[in-house]
Amino acid sequence: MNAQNRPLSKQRLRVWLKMLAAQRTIETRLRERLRLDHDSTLPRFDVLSALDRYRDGLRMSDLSARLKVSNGNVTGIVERLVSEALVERVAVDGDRRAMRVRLTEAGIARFAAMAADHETWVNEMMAGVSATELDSLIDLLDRMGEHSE
Amino acid sequence: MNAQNRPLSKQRLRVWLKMLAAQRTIETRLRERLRLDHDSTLPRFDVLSALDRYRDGLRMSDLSARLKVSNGNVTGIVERLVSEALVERVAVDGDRRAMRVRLTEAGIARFAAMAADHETWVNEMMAGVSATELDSLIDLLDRMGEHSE
DNA sequence: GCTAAATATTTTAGGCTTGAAATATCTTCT
DNA sequence: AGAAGATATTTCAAGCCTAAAATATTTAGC
Repeated sequence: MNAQNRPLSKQRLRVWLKMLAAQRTIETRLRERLRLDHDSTLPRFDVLSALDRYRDGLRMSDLSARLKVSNGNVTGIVERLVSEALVERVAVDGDRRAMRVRLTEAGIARFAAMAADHETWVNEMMAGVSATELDSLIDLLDRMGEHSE
Repeated sequence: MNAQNRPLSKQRLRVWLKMLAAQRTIETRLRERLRLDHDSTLPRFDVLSALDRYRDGLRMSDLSARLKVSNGNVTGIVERLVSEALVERVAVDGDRRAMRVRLTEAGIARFAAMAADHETWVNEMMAGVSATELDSLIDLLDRMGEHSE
């Protein structure tokens, strides 16, 4: 690491820490509202959200890949969602190892209500960011973490 | 929410989801390297990092405020760091409720090694982001989550 | 000085998360 | 067909995390 490079390196570190802080602030708020207004949690919302996009259902492994969390983790969250009757497990024919998980009717309705509020909350917290900034952010975020091999 | 506003709202949501994804990718990588190379974890690193900036130590409540995590959470992490002899608890005189936590000599050395690697890793993963972009990002992140009251 | 409210911290119960080991099933190769 | 390896999922142990209750101490108001 040369002298030229050092300030840039510190700057990147600073951005990373600020991202972390901003994220934590927003997540804390979302978690709280989800708990109070919908008696639910962020991880459950994330699973419901993925399943809402794929109404035919997803396999456990697809879910964990899509959410970037471990397999065992998804098992636990889905278990709770099943006990709340928001999702159901369906056998995959031709492969008795696999399980497809999909929203129930109740799950679809429940998610719709949560998603509407969620969008409002996120929107409020990002009110200070302009459309132009959003565009460049999208671009930038795609490049970030690229070299995490 | 009017028609004018709707695409912007969706765009904000999209940015939020992308931030989440980028963050998760980077954190996964940092967590893994910290575990393999330093036999430690991200939360412990965060606590050590805060204490490194305040060599006289911080109170438990200062720590949890600074890291934006709950009090009980900090109690547990500090407990493990104490058992690893990286930090120590000191009585605060004039207030027998409070505890000051600070790095030990071992903790200072250990953190220095971790921090150097950590900076390198973050730098690698953000290699694709220019200095100009970093500047505007800092500015933007300060505004984000502002309205989370 | 006493009491009530506030503050600092820990404890507790429950949920989230990971990495690794265990199970069950499928595929491939001989 | 049978064995070996790959794949899908669950289980497990340990740590992280939160909100709420409990404990201990300090401060403020009478």
